Amino acid sequence: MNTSNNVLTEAVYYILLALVEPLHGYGIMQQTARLSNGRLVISAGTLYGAISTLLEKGWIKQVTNTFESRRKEYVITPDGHVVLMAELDRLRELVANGEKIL
Amino acid sequence: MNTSNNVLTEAVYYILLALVEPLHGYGIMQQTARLSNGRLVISAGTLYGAISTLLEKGWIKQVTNTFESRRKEYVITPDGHVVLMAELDRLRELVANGEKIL
DNA sequence: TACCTTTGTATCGGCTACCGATATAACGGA
DNA sequence: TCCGTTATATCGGTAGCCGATACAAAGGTA
Repeated sequence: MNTSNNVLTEAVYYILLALVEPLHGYGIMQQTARLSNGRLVISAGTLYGAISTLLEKGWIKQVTNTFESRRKEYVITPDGHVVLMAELDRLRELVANGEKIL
Repeated sequence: MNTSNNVLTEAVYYILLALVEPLHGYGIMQQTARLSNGRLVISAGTLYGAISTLLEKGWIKQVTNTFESRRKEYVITPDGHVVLMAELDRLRELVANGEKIL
């Protein structure tokens, strides 16, 4: 499963976070930009590369959309959720250590 | 100066954090491992590569140590401090968004 | 109708960074 | 004498991000 011992990149973190609810690629880009107040705009190269990696790892899965459309929807898996929670813990550790020292 | 618009890697973040007080390379490794409760052990390749990059960027500088020794001590610069504070803000944003959604 | 912007997915090459392995060597203790 | 720790440094492999590029459908406007 390879859940622990993993540091997520910022892009992957936001992609997983966006996929807590089913969403398609382009929607992930917009959701990420919105959440980060426009700071992080995931490029297409990053996004679709990350999506295929995440599918291989089984952290997200494709949702079979009822209405045929250009869109491909994805959603986070239970494994992906575990990874995401572990990442949040890691980020909390970084913030705590930063606040302790600075 | 290239302070903003920068995402620090975990290794670089801990290196800068450790260099709030003067410290040498090997000491940074130990300090990082201690702060992260043994989770993050920066490898030698990462450490010395990052140190030379940080020197080039002017985010850290070498401290002229009084007593000749094998050790080379470094310390964070004002520029490095600005970068570090910006990174802490970014991490806080990630945690806040994670907690909002999860 | 014709044009433009937005939506939407996808690939490729270049660059950066982490890591493990490897090398070298001084120091201190058993 | 031997060995583990301290200490710095380089190299090759791998992974990920990004900008550029490509293609195309949908919607709005002149």
